[in-house]
Amino acid sequence: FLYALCTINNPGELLNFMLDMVQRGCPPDVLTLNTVIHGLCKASRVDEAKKILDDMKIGNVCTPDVITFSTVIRGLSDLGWLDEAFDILHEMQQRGYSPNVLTYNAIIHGLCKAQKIDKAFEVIDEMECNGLRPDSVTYTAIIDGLCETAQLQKALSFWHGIVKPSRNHDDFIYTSLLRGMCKAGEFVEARNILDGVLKDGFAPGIVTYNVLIDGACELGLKMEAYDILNQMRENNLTPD
RNA sequence: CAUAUGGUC
Repeated sequence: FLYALCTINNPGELLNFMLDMVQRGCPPDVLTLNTVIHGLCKASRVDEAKKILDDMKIGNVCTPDVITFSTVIRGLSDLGWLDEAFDILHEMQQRGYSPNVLTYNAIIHGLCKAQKIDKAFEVIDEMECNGLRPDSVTYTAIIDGLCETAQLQKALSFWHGIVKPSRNHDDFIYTSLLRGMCKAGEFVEARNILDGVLKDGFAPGIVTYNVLIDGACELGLKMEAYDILNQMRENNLTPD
């Protein structure tokens, strides 16, 4: 049943199905509602998602949990409605819910996409005050935001200063960084970073190589592109 | 391994 809800990425059907349940005297549980809310958010129908959340808060149905709030925050962030996202964040805190890393990451991601990097750093401070450590998802959002706002130097120092020492880096982070460097025309430097990552024993995935090949092509570095392709094969990756 | 967050296309 839940699988069905996930697969139907059709908000209308989703809502109908849920109403159907209610009418048959099957009150949806929090998991069900979270799934529905997620579906609504994905379809950018955050208003309706918020309505369900309101119902839950009033106590008409079951009680929302951290995931419920996080999901709505994500939906709002993705639409760039950051003020509203913060409203929900504060509200959940007032109600005694503790946002977790995923909650914060959702809002940080939204801030970075909106190029409000300073604000994003403030949120990181807040989460650290609450005893939460930023994880690799947090870092990816930040690096991505810095690159998109042409603050490559900051991205690099963030990488060297914070991310690498935290030993919390993965494919996503350095791929984001490498993409920013390619876009800035720093292909050679990007390769240096990649080599460093390889030396540290990390195995970049296909997307990492795709980004570099794309970067090389954009910069007219045909030989470099082939070179990367060969390196990919050496690492037992099949180009997609 | 029942629901929420990040990278290329």
